Amino acid sequence: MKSASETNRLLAQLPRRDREDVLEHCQDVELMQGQVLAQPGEPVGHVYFPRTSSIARVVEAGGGSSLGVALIGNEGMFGASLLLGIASSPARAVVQSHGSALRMSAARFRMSLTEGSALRRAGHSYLFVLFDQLARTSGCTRFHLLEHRLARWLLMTSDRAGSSTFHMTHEFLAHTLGVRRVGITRAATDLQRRKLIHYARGEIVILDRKGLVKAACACYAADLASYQRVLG
Amino acid sequence: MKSASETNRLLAQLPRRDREDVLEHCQDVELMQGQVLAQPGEPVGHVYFPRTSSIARVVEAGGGSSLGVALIGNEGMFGASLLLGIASSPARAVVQSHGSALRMSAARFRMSLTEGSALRRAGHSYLFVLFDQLARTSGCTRFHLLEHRLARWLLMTSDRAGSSTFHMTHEFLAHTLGVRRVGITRAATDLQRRKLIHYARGEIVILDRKGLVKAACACYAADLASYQRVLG
DNA sequence: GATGTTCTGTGCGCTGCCGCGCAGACGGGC
DNA sequence: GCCCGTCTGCGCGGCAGCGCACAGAACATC
Repeated sequence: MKSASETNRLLAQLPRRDREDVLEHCQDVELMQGQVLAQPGEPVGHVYFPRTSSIARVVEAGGGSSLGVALIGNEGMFGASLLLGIASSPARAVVQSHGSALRMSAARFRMSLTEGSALRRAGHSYLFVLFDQLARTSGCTRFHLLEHRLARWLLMTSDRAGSSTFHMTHEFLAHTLGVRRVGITRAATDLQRRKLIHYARGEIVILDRKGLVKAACACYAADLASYQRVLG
Repeated sequence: MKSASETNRLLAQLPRRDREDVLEHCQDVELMQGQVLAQPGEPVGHVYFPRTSSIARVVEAGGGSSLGVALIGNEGMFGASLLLGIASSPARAVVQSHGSALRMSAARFRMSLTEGSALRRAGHSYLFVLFDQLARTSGCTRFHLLEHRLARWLLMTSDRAGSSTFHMTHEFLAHTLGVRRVGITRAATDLQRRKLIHYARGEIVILDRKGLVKAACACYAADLASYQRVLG
């Protein structure tokens, strides 16, 4: 039995029988940061239930610009669109922070989605949460200051990694927040100056979690509330 | 029998029996621009299948800012989140352009979603398309010039209204594109100068559809392709 | 035709972020 | 110990869109 912090919470919610049925067909894999799990339009070969890793959905907008629109960790799964009967991924899926995940073939996953199954119900609920997060992130990206968005994203990553320390360079963050690397440097420097975080060569440490929550936009809290309401 | 341009295409795709079963429980209603069909968090009382109207999903981001993240017209439906078993709306739903729609109670809609029903399959596919549109719009809002975004939105509205003429003030557009009214004035003036559109006191006419498509970002074409791939 | 409302258009200073170029700091490999 | 690749930091001009204030134009009402 894995410790609580290393469990996928979506699976943990399932009744024992359903959960064991899923686990039986999963392999434990290690995901590396930057690894691309799916490309837009291509068929999804596997679904993933992250444990300590996290996966970002990233859209491209031409001219080398990209933007992370959702972050998937131990609270959810990648490949939920299979629940809608569609095998292709709507966006690119990039491993955001390395760690472990449970992997299952798409075909096997579909077989587990029998009518009325707990997995299907949970998956549907999670899809709703994702939907909500996507919409919120749209507004967040449009209106909120980079520093607030950065704080939000760091908190989200930390929550999903189950740790206040993780590895992530400015360059990498810039791609998922849709800004220049220097923009991240600026914002991160400020957060560091205020003793909310510490980082050096990609190692990020959250020093003052509460302070960071205050520095983040309300979207962070809204995400948590949305998850809690539907899946808590 | 209504003319093709006044039919909801999602319903039109259903096998005859399924479609008639749905139509039997629908009322024909007229939606007025600006009308709010759902508030975030509140339970959804009815689902809508637009015919000549369109409905925008709008998120608020504090400080009076708002942003339209998806547009629903005769190609889809409002209330699709009921397919995920959740009765509440993730965002605000505002009638974007007036026109007719078919309305059905949420309770009745749920009853029609029997296992394996064509309505459910179509709904799931449409949810996927919406998902895709949401993600794309995020990137579009972040990176593309207002003028391109405006062109895209006008085309989307025109397609859903089934007409090259519709009513929409700068102020209203500003709210859904997440910019100042004056920003729309500027962009619209330019499109008009290039003889792509004409407008006066809220009456918008698309003069050169092909030219407007060129003036829009690739997101417009991508939306069409996405719909075609899944539901065409 | 006088009045109030709605809609559209213009000017001006401001700011958050961009693009680019460059430089310093750290660390691993040989 | 040295080199080279990675990561972080800074300066400068530029630009899209913002906030504000104001003005003209069309329409509705009476």
